[in-house]
Amino acid sequence: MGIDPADTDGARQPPTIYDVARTAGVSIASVSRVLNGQRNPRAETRERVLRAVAELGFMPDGAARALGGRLKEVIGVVVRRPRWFDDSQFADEDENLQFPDMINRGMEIVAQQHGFDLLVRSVDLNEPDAGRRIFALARKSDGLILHDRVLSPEALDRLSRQIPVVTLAGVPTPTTVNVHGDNESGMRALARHLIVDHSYRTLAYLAGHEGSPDSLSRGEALAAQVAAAGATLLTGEQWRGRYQAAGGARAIERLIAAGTELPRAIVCANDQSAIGVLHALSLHGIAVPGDVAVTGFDDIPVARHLRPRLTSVRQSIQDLGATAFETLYAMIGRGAGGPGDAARGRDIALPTRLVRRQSCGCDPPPAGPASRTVAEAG
Amino acid sequence: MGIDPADTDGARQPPTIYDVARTAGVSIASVSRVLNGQRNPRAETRERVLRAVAELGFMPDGAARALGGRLKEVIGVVVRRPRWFDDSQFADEDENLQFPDMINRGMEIVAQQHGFDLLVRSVDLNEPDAGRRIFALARKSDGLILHDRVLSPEALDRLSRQIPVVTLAGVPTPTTVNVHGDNESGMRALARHLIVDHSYRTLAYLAGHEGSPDSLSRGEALAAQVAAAGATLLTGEQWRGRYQAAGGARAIERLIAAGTELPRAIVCANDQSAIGVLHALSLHGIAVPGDVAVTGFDDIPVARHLRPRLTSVRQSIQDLGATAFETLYAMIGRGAGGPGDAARGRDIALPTRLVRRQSCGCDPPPAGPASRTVAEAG
DNA sequence: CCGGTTGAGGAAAGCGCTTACCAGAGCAAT
DNA sequence: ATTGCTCTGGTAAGCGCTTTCCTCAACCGG
Repeated sequence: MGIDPADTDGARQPPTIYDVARTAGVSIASVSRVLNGQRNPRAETRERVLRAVAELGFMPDGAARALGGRLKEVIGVVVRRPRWFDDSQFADEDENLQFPDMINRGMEIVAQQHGFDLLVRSVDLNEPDAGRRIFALARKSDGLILHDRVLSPEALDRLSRQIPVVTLAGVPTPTTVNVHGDNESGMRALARHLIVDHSYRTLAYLAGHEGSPDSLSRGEALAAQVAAAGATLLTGEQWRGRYQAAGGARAIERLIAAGTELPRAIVCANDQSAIGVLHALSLHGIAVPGDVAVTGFDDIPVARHLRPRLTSVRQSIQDLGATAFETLYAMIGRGAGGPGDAARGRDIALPTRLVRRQSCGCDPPPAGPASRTVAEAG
Repeated sequence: MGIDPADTDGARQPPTIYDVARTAGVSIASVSRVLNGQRNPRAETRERVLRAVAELGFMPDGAARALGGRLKEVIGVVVRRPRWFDDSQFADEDENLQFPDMINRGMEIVAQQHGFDLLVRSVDLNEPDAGRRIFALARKSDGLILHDRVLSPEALDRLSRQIPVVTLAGVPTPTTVNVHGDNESGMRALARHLIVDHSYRTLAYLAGHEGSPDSLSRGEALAAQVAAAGATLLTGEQWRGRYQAAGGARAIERLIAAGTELPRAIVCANDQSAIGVLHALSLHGIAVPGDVAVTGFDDIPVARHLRPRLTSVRQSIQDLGATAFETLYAMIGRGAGGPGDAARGRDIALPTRLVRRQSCGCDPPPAGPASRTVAEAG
C-alpha cells in the first residue's frame, strides 16, 4: 500500500488557483489575469505565475469558471435515439448512427476552434419526460443543438427563451434558428433525373418519420415534379419507412404480401430506408434497377458499398454540423437585442447535389465498380 | 421590437434557486433539500417547492451544482481524430468514425442511467499540445475515457493521478484501467479457421497503427497459430494499413507494384483496412476469396454490405463502451483507498466471436445473400 | 411540569473561479 | 513640492448551488 506513491496520492485533489498563487507569491487575482490575458500584468509577475502553473500542472476548473459569470464552453447536443436495444431485429439500425454522428463530428471540429466541447445526449421519444432531460442538459451548456424534432413546439419555445437553440432539420421559430439541407433543389434534381432522363412514369415516395419537415419537403418537391410531368406518384401510410432500414424493408414486404404492383421507381426519404428496400426487393428476386429503380437521400458513406451502388442526394453532412455550431455560437453570450438576436428565426439551407450511381438505372462508369468507388472519393 | 414578447424576454436569465425559494416562501436550503430528497421535508414544504419549481420552470445550474462539492455528472471522452480534411483522398475514412462512435453510443446509454453525459473531444495527434487540451477537458469532467492511445504514458500517468481514467484498447497502468476486446481468442479462432478449415498455408497480417496494443496482440495471436501449424506469415513495414481504408489500399498497391507475390490470405487488423484491401484487389482483377482471402476485425455494420461479405471477428462494440463507463463510474467519487481503487490497474477483456461470411472462402448460406444479411441481424 | 430528544427549517459558509473596486507606486504636469 | 494620471497588484464580492450548523418547536419520559 505505502509502496507505490500512486496509492497514497491516489485521488489527490487537483491544484487550485490558490495553490498557484501561493507558489508564485502573488494573489489569485494576478494568477487569473495572467491566465486570461487581462490587463497586461508585469513581465515578472507573468513569469512567476506561469512557472508555478507549470510546476503544479494547474488547470482551471470548468465549473468554477462557468460559475464566475463566464461561459461553460459547452454546447448540448440532443439526438434522437433509435431503439435497437429492444427492437433488435435489425442490427442494421446501427448505421442509423452514422448520420447524426457525422453531423456531430462536423460540429465538434468547429466547436473546438472556439474552445467549446459537445455534451451529447440521446433521448428516446417514447420516454415520458424527454423534455425534462433536455432542460437538464441545457443547464449544463451555453446553448443547445437539437437533431430532428426531438421536442414539442411548446417545450422548444420555453427552452429557447432561456437559452440559445439551433435545430437541425426542424422548423425555425421566432426564437430559434434552423439548419437543414436544401431538400427542394436536391429532390428536384433527383426527380427530374428519374422522370426525364430515365423516363419513369410511376414512382413512389417512401416517407420518413411522420411530421419530419425533411421528409415532408422532400415529398412535396417530388410530388411537384411528378405532377408537372403528368406521371404517377404513390404515397400514403403504407409508404412509410421511418428513415430506417427495418422500416423500408417492412414496407416493401407488406406491399408485396398485399399483392400491390410496385412502381417503376422507389424514391426513399433517406439512404437508410433505401437499404432496407434493397434488401427486401433482393429477397423477392426483384432486380434493381432492372425491375424497380431505388434512390436514397443523404449519401451516407455506406451508399457506395451497396450493390447496386445507391443513387442519392448528397448533403455535406459535416457542413450541416459546422453551420449549426457557428450559428449557435453567434447567438451565445449576447442579451436580447444583441447581434445574436438578429439571426433568430432564420432558416438556413445548405446546398445538396445529385449523385448518380447504379440504383437509379444509370450505367456504371467505364473504369469499373472498384475504381469508380475510389475515384469518387477523391 | 416591443411587439413580440420573445424579443424583450429574449435572453432572460433562467430562474435560480433563490427565485424558487421566494416564490415558495421558504429558504433556499429547503428547496435544495426537496430537490435532492435529503432529510425528508414536510409534505407541505415539499409541495410548495414543487409547485414553485413547476411554475418557474426551474432547473438547477450544472456548474453551480458541481462547484458545490458534488459531481459534474460529466465524463470526458477523447477520440483520435482521423485527418480526412487534409488527406481527403479517401472519403471512405468517414467510416472510421463508426467504430469510436458506436463505442461512445454504448457509453452514453449507460451513462444516462446514472445521470451522466458525455463530453466528447477529438484530438489530432500531430497537434503539439494535445496533452493540454486533454487536461482541460479533464477539468470539465468527473472522469475520462481515452480511446486508442491518445496520450503519452507520462502524460497519462500525470492525468490519472488527478482524475479517474479508463483507456480503451490501451494498456493498464497502476492508476488506470483498460478495457478491450479479447483479441487473443478472437484472432485464434479466426486463424484456426483459415489454417485448419480452409487449409491456407501462406498468410499475411496487415497491421494497424504502430504500437497499437490491439494491433500487436492480434498480430501475435495470429503469428502463434501460424507457427504452430507450420504455415508462413508475411509481416513487416510494408504490411501496415494503419486501420484505415486508404492505408489498406495503399499497402496492396505498393506490394503489387513491387511485384510481390500475394499470400493466400490477408488478415487485416480491422474491417476498415480490409475495405481498402478489397478495393485495391478488385481494381487489379484479383478475385476474393478465389485468389486471395481477406478478413477483418471488429465486424462493423458495413462489413455485411461489402461484396464479398467480410469475414470478421465481432466485438460487442456497445459493450466495450458500456463497460468502460461502468468501470469509470466505479472509480469516481471515492478517495484513495476506497472501493474504486481496488479496480485500478486492471485489464478487462470482453469476449469476441468469429463471424464467417464470404471473404474467407466460406460459401454463402443457402438462403441467399439478402436474406442472410437480414437474418444475421436478428 | 421540566429537561431531553427528535425533526424540520433557516442562516451562512464554502466550492474555485472572475472581476469590480481600491490602494499604492511611479511619473508628468502644474 | 503638490496634484492628478496611469498602471499594477491585492481585497473581496459575488456566481448558484450544497451542506453544516444552529435554532426552535413539538413531543417524549420521569
